[in-house]
Amino acid sequence: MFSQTVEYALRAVIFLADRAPTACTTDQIAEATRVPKPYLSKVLQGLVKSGLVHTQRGVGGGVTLTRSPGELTILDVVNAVEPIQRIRTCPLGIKTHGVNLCPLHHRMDAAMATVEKAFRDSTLAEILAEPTTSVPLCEMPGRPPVCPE
Amino acid sequence: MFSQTVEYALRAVIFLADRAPTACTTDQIAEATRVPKPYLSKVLQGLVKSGLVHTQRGVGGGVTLTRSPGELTILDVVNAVEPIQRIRTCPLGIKTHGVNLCPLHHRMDAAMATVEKAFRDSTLAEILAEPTTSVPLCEMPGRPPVCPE
DNA sequence: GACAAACAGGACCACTACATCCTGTTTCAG
DNA sequence: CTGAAACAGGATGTAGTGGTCCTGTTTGTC
Repeated sequence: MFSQTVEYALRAVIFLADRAPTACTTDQIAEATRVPKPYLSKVLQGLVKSGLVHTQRGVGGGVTLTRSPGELTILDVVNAVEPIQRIRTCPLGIKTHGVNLCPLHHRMDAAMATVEKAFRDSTLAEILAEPTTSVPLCEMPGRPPVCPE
Repeated sequence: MFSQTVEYALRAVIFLADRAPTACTTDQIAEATRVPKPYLSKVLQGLVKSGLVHTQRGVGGGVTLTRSPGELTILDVVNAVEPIQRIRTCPLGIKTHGVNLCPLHHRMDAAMATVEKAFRDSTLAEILAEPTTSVPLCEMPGRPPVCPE
């Protein structure tokens, strides 16, 4: 339901949030998040264009968030990469007067609305702060290399 | 967030539910739902393989639902075409012991779970029966040709 | 200034989604 | 049996996504 690119972008941003405000290189992010380096580079370029991250070339450079993890939500990231498409007019192309969708599309849009809301209510800071239940979580960095295999 | 094919399948199935138990030809469905005929044909073939609809060749043939509209949910249709992918193991490929996802993926999966639930709770019959608020709804057939333009 | 670190960006490739077209095959009516 | 109605299925085309590679360009250090 979400594209691979969205998944990659989220991993990268979470990693950056954990390291913030230290800059990280693409190589570091790629290794930690297990995203293919060359493609991650493209994804990050997209995030730069969207203004979510800032990059600095040259020795000692790297990628940093432009906002604090507490001010960045999952939705911000998702929308930067592949905006959640709400259904605002009838997809059949019929003149639905205004916002009135048929019951089918109304339900579909409602579903997307709940996703949108859930994502808007999750900041990166919250995700990192979550009392990570039991098991070692997904190689969330910060805690030194967990989960060898 | 949902593919075009899912959208097409839903339109077709809603149309069939409205006409049930009468068989409809691909041409009829295509015209009413505004889906390109040749592609709709492929989509319907998929629904046949999934067992959601039945087709009959020859004069007087066409497409019919295999279950009653009250026993068919949006989720059935979506899953037949492009199954909702729940996140069951860590996408990073790390050995997450059992079902324990990191906070990020837990949230993403929760979002998909709400969509899944919303879709499972909507039968085609409910959609057709909905007291269609105000404006003429999206060319929902049954009521003769609405929405000229 | 030279060099290495690091991102930028274009070219390219494989695969899938969406879409069309054409040729079967089944089935009913006359 | 003939013919038209209707679905089945393969071949093909196009665009977008995921992914790689190579060549810049920027920048800090010595």
